[in-house]
Amino acid sequence: MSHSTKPTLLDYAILGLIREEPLSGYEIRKVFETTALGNYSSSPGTIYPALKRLQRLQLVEKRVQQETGKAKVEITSEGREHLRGWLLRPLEESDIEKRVDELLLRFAFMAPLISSAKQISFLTTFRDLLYPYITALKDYHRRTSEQLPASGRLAFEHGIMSYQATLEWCEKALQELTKNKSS
Amino acid sequence: MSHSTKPTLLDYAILGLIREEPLSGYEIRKVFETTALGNYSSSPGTIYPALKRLQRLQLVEKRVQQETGKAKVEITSEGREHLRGWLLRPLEESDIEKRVDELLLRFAFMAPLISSAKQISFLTTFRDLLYPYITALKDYHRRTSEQLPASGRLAFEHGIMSYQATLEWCEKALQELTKNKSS
DNA sequence: GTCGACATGTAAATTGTTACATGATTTA
DNA sequence: TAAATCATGTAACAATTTACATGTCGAC
Repeated sequence: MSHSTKPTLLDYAILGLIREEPLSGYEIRKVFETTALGNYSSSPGTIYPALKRLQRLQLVEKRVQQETGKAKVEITSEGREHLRGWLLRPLEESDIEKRVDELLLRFAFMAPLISSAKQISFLTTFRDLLYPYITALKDYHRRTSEQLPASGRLAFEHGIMSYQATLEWCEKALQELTKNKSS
Repeated sequence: MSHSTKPTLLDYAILGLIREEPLSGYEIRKVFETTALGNYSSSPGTIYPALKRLQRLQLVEKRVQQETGKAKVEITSEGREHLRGWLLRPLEESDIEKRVDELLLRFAFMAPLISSAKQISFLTTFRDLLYPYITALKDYHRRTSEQLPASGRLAFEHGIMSYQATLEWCEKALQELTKNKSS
């Protein structure tokens, strides 16, 4: 196969963004430049090839809007399905180690598409995977910190604290979601 | 220029690692596979080209150790200088937004090379840059959270909490360093 | 009428991933 | 002696960054 078949994280960010409403390439760039999605690149050399990729995968299509007469990128029904599948993909241990960013991006896009029960189960699994992972990190720290120079040890402790912050965020988000569910 | 002149983050991770003692390519891979530096790739297709790059930049060289008779990668004096320059590079605002990982890697390698006074000033600047950045994030949150779906808002709050954890880590690390300095 | 924002792209270079290839050495 | 580990690489491909190219449109 000469072409990739799997969207990148950036592709999903675009997909989740235009799910709400069709946007032009330029508008997508501006969103990535100015909003909370700003950790993704907004440069033309990133966005336009990504849009091509998504078109090739038939997850989006370019269509002239009847109201405005301007060409915008729309999500296809296949794109919607794919996005939904990505949002609902079961969590794995390896996601915790390497892809927390992806989990957060997935969660960010869940609200209008996924039931609040499923959002809660996502967070519950997230938390349940984080807990033993943090324990293992602390274990590793206990075993190896004596061999490390002070700054190395401290830097490692930053890693632990980051994961702990994510865990606390999970708990907090769970509280909010369960509260709103019962109200 | 056909070849890059600037080392990548991975290059610096290798440089900081072999500063202590020369290692073979394979040993470097194992360290990246099994230790706290494990967030960097350990695959041969990453490490060996990186070593080539570092050799081309004359920051490392391959030398047969007289004791063992085995070839290991050593840091050159130019490499030491370059590493030191990287560690001491002044912090910028853009580092906070996009390159916290790099700052942490830099700090991790400081202990044996950089005076504790300079480590403290690194952390102080880090903290002083984090503080207004977090304030700006909270401001942005206050202004825009009403327009976001619940999960989007929560995901953004994770970002804030992450930075806050980094800030708390700064304070904690500063306390430890200043305590040890006076003892 | 010119400056800045709107708008869409391409090209080159770089980096990293995955998979493959190859051979030596150690261990069960 | 067979399997695992040590050890070093290359090739194909994918993705991103930076820089360039080009043209429209509205405001001042």
